[in-house]
Amino acid sequence: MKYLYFCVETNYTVVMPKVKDEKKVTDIHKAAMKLLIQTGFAGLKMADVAKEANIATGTLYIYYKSKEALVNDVYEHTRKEMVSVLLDSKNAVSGDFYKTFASMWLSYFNYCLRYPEKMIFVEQFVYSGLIDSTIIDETEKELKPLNQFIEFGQEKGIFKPLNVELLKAQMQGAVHDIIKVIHKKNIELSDTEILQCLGMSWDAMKRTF
Amino acid sequence: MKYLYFCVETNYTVVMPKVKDEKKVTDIHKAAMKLLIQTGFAGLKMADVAKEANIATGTLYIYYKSKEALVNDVYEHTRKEMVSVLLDSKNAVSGDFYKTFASMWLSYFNYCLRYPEKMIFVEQFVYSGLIDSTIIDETEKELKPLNQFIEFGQEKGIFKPLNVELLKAQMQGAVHDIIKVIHKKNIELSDTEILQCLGMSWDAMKRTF
Amino acid sequence: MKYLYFCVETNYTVVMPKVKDEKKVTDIHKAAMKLLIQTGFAGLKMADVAKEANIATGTLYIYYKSKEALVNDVYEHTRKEMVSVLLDSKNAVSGDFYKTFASMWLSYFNYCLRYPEKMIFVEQFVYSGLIDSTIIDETEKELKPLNQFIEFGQEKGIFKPLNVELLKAQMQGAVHDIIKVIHKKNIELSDTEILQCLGMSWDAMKRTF
Amino acid sequence: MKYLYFCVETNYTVVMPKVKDEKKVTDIHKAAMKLLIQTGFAGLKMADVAKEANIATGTLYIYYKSKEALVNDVYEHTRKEMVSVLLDSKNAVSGDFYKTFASMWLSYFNYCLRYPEKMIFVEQFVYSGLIDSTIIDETEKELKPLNQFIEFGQEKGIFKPLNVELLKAQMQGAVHDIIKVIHKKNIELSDTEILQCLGMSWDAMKRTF
DNA sequence: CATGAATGAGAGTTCATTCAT
DNA sequence: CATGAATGAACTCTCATTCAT
Repeated sequence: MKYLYFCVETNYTVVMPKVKDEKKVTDIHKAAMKLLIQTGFAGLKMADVAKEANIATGTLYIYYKSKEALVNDVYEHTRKEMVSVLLDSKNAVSGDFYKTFASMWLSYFNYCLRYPEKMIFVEQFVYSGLIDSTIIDETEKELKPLNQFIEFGQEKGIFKPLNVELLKAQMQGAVHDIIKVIHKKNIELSDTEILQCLGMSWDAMKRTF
Repeated sequence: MKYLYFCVETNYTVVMPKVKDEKKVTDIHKAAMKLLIQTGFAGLKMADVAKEANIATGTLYIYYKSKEALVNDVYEHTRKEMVSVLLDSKNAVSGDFYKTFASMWLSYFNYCLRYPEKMIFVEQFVYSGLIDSTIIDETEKELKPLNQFIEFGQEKGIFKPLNVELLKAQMQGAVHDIIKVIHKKNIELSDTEILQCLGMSWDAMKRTF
Repeated sequence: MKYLYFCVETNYTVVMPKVKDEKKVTDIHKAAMKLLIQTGFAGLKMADVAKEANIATGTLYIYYKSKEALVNDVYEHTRKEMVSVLLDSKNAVSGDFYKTFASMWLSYFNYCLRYPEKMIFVEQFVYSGLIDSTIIDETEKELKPLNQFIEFGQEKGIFKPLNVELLKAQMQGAVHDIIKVIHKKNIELSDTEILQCLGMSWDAMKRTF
Repeated sequence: MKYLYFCVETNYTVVMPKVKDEKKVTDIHKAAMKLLIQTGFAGLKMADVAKEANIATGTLYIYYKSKEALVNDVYEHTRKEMVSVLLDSKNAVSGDFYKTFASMWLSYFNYCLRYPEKMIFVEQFVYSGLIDSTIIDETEKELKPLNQFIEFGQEKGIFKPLNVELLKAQMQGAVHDIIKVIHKKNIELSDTEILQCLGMSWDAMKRTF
């Protein structure tokens, strides 16, 4: 292993043409995200992204063919992360529907609590007019397991028999706005309060008629 | 002398100098809103706003000293409208807490359903970094009656005993995302379905423990 | 007299078409001059001139067909004033060449001391590229008596036998820069010092070879 | 390893990134000066400067952050040149006060004769309202040797015992206006005439009382 | 691959001038 | 004549993108 690593290192540095630097991509992502939050789409300048990522402006265009492509990629990357958090297999508690729901909800809630910028960014971007339509379709596809889970709940008579999209929106919208208000007003949530928020989502979705 | 004065006065009144046109403000608002929805903040061009409002670019700057001022004013105006819809006195059904809640919720929901652009615009703008901080404080103040209503519900043991901000966020966030999904996927809601959405909000907030 | 004044007043206000208001011209001149000094040509805005003169922008264009025409007129007016100060018949002391020179020099110096803005304005305007060429010729013509005076001094062997334009420039240039330095550094000149400045000009022009 | 490092280093040095071009600064200066003379401050357009300097408008803003900064720098540069001409050590003729004065005066006069545009530009700019106040102070400081020279002449009883600023103004003002009249009227000066002008300045300053 | 100076189309804004009132 | 809102050409400045090094 050590030997191989060394070989690669030598190759990389001296002899072979340098391949696209994966670390740079990460740096650019971080930089772009940070500035996107601070300034919004309107204010994002490629020169600033480059400076924040400690590279030259020209270098940005080696990795992304345009500003739009860059922002789309940051979006795509962040969105994927959020989906994977939501659908993490660790959340699945076999045989216990409520526990699975709760685990999923808490995963998502805690992720948003920790990275509110990412959540806000993703939410805003959807309506920014900059998004690539193919990405929307993909999101749809990837979120199918969530739909199936909710439909399962409906079949079992646990969830309200409504259009699944409405149920999803109810859940996600509530989470998003709660995170936003927490973020905006610097509210500190105790574990109990988080569970109460979970309670609200559960009650909202639970069949009562 | 008096007579002469009167004549002059009359003349003066008839030949009145051109006055700033109130209709123009409305036209500009409409134009700006329309384009804001289509293009987002990044793409809003003053020249386009002017063209859409059928005035010259220079005229815009008679009414607003900058692009930022214009967008802020459109925001301010729209936000005020939304608050007034929510707190419309017609919604108050004396002696019936649920009916009052339902009426308020439906007013707001229907307004958002009818003008989803306005809702999306207001939501986005809060996190655009272009907003004037004084406006935020004012919103806070104007929404106090809503807080008092929710607190009243909590005192009566109807609503969950949580931080009021969390309850508000739960309700508004759900509404917003439901509207967004309806808008995005061109879903048609029947009256029954709207009432079911109201049901979700009510259940979410209703005390269950 | 009183009667006439009254008639005019009545006419003016009510019946007859208003003639161009002479006072307005003065107000505009004053306003334009004041701003010209403060901001230079680059910064002079017609709207500001109007505001300073307490009239509407449109009114300016009743009195002057363009910005250039206005500035030219202000220049023309001021220049005429300066020439008349220099060639005031009161300065002529018959039979005494030095006294006449001294009187002329002091008139001009004191005028510039009192209205440094006017002096600076006139000086700058000559090289602003905005000046009407006909005005230059006229200045030339009006200053002929000064030329004749200097030529007379040369014929009498009092002044140096140089190109008259050089002698004039020597005298005026010195006065202008002395005034400017006084103005810029807030220097207070005693009567003695003023006479010493006069002495410098006299010595410069006096034949010494 | 060392060898490889050396190779890389060499590569790096050969493929140097583009560096800010010193020649461009000169080109911009020349262009700006030329247009400044032709059009005055009012008419100077950045687009024209760029065209005249054979660069893109945007490039101007790499070198200067604003139009004002550009004009200030041109002024600063020209002013420095004028001061260095005046105080050129070659002018100092040890032990001969008159020769030193004459040499200095002629240097300055000939410089102004050759570059009347620069002289006019500097003179105008001082009263343009665009000048940076720090630059004025610096001029003051740099001209101290001239003050000391004049004061020396006063102590020796050669120059009139007047405020130094007045003497300086007398000398410079006369030079400036003589140059201006020569320029304006296309007068050709013989060497003799130049010396006669020098004579006027000397006589003006020489003690006679 | 990396750099960052150079580019120039295009954005926001100004302001001399006009014209309906 | 007087007004000042309206106009739009023209200006300054920005910034995504390119390209010589």
